[in-house]
Amino acid sequence: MKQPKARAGFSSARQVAELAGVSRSAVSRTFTPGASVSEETRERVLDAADRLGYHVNHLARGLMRTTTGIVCVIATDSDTPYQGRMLRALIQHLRDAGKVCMVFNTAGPAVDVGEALRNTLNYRADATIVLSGTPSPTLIRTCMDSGQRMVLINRDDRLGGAHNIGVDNETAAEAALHAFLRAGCRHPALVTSAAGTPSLLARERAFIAAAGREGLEVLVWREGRTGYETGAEGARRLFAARQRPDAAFCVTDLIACGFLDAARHEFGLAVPRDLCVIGFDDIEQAGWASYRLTTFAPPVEEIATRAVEMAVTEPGADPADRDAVCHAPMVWRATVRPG
Amino acid sequence: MKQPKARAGFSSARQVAELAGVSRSAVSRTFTPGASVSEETRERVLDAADRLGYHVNHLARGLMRTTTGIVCVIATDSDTPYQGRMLRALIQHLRDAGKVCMVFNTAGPAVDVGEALRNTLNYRADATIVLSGTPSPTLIRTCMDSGQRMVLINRDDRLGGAHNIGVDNETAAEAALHAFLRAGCRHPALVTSAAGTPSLLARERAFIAAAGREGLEVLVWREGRTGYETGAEGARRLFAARQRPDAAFCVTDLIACGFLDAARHEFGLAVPRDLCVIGFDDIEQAGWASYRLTTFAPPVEEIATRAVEMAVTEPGADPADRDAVCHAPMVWRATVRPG
DNA sequence: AACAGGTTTGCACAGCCGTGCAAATGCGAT
DNA sequence: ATCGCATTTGCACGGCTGTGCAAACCTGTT
Repeated sequence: MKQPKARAGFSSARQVAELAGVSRSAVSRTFTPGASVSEETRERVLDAADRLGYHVNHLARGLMRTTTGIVCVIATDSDTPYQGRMLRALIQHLRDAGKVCMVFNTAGPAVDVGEALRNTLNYRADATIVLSGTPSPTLIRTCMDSGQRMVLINRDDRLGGAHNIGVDNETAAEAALHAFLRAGCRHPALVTSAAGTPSLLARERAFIAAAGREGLEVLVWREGRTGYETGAEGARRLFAARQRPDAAFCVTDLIACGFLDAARHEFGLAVPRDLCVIGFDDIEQAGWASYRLTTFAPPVEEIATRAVEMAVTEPGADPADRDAVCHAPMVWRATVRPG
Repeated sequence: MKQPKARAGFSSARQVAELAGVSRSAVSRTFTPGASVSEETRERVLDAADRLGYHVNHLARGLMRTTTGIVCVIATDSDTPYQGRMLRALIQHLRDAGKVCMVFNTAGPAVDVGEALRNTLNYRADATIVLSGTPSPTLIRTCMDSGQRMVLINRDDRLGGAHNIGVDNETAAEAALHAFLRAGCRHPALVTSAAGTPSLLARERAFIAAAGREGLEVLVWREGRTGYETGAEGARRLFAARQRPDAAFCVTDLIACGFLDAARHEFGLAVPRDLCVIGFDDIEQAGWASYRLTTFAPPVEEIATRAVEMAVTEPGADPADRDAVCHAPMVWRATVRPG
C-alpha cells in the first residue's frame, strides 16, 4: 500500500475506498447528499470512514465547488461588548446557514486591514462581513473587483456594489435631544471619541443639528479611544468648565458608563436629578443596577440575520435588497427624567 | 482562451502565467519565498498578477503543504468580557504567527461542539484551541486520534496527549480566603453558577477546602448561568437568610458585579465595611469606578502567547512542554478591607 | 431466454497549487 | 569558438475532491 505524504493522521478518500473495497467515487458520493449510492456500499464506506477517522477535506471540496463555506468577519474591537455581541450573533447565524467563520481583528495600523482583506481573498471566502469602519473605500472596492461579496455593517458611507446595513443614527440622535428637552435640559453636551468612525460621526452631527434647530448650542468633547476612559475624561473636563452641561448624549454606552461614573463619584452629581445621560448600543452593562442607562438598542439579531442573508444568498436583481437600515428603539431606564 | 468554470472574478495562476507569457511554475515560484526566479520574470508575473487581481489560493496550497495556516478556536461565550479578551488576544498572536483564525461558538446543546470539532477536521486546521469547558474528553480524544493538535485552556482535567494551559485556581482561592480572614470576616460565602465548568469547580473546591482548614463553614450559592444575574440572585438569597455572609468569593467578575449591585442597591450594604467581595478574571468592568473590585488577573497575554506557541510549533520531545499553569496575581482594589 | 428500463459503479477529467528533475539558458574563462 | 558551471525554466507529477459519461449490473416483463 503506497503511503501518501500528506499529513500524518489525516486519511483521504482514496484510503477509505481501498479499505472498503470500492472506487473513490463511491466514497465521494456517499458524502454528497442526493448522489446515487446503493445502501450496501454506503454502509461499507461509512464503516471504513469511521474506522479511519475520515473527514471530507473541505479545502479540496472548495476547489471543485464554486463555494468554500467560509465567510470572513473583520472587526476592530471584537472584545468590546457591542462588537462582541454582534460577532457572536454572526457566528451563530452563519453556523445555521452551514458556513464557518474566519475572524480578523484589525486594531492596529491600517496595514492590518489590508492584510485581513488579502486573507479573505486567499482563502476564497464566499463573502466578507465588515464590522469595522476603518477599511478604506478603495480597499473595499479592490476586494469587490476581485469577485468578493462584501457586507458592510454600520458604515454610513453607502458603497455602491457592496451590501450595506446601518442603523438609523439620525432618528436616534434627534430622539435623544428631544428627550433632554422634555426633561427640561438646556445645556446639552455631546461626548464622543477621536475615532471618527462614520456611524459615530453621524450621531454627533445629527445631535448637533437637532440642537441647532432648537436654538441650543452643544458642548462637545471629542478625544481618545472609544471607551470608558474617554467618557470619564470627558466628564472631568466638561464639569470643570464654567458652563456645566445638564445633559449628555454619549455616542456609545461604554463612554456613557465612564461619563456617569465620573459625574457621580468625582463630582457628586445625582442622575437624573442634576444630569441626564443617554448612551447608544444597549450593551449588557447599561442594564446593570449601577447604571440603569437610558440608551438606544440596535437590533443586533436582526442585523446579524440580514447580514448573513446577504452574505449567503445570491444577490437578487433588485439593488434595493443590497441596503438595509434598521431602527434602534430607545430603551428607557433611569438616567433621564421622564418628561 | 479556455475559460475555467471555477469562480467568477477569481483568477488562477494559469491565467496569470498566460498573461505574463511564462509557465505556471514561474508564477508559483514568484509567490514562494526562496524559490529561484529571475528578477525579470518575477516582475512580469507580479505585474500580470496585479492586473488580474490574483491571489494565491490558500485552499489549494493547503493540499500540497502539510499545513493549512488555519487554527480553530472554540468558545462558549465569546461575547463575555473575559472570553472576548482572550479571543482577541488569540487572534492577534495567531496573526503574528502567520495563521488565520476560525471561530466557533458552541453555546447551544452538546451537539454544537461535535459539529464545531468536525469542522475543525474538515478544514484541516493545523490546531484547535479550546476555550470552552464543554467538549467531552471523548470528543477531544477523537480529534487527536484524527491527527489534530489540541490546546486546551482553563480545563483542569489535564488530558494526556493534548496541550493544557491553566491558571492556578487553588492558590488564588486560598489567597481569597486569607484576605477575608485578615479583614476579619467570619462568614464567607461562595457564589458560583450551575455550569460545573472544571475551572469554576476548582475554585469552589479550593475555597471551601481552605475555609475548612480554618474551621469555617462556607455558605454556597450555585445556580443559573455564569453571569451578572446569577450574582444578583445569589445576593438576594444569601442576604435573605438568617445567617448573612460577611464576605463573598464570586468565581467570576461578572457574578461579582451582580452580587455587589444587589448587595448595595437592594440591601443597602456598604462595601467593604459591611461586606467584602472578591471576584476572578479582572474584566474591564472590575476597574470601573462603580465597582473597584478586588479580583484575580489571569495573565491573558501570556496565556494567549503560550497557546499560540503550542498550536504553531512542533511538539518537542519533552512532554513537560505540553502543560503550563499560570499564576493569577491578586489585584487589590476597594472591595476588601485592608488587613 | 431476450429485452427494456432503471440503478449503481468506475473511469477519467477538472479544479489549483508546489516541487523534483532534467533541459535550457546565460556567462565567464580558456 | 568551445567548454564548464550556475542559474533559470518548463514539464510532469502529486495532493484531494466532485461529476459527466458510459459501462455494468439488476429487476421485471413478454
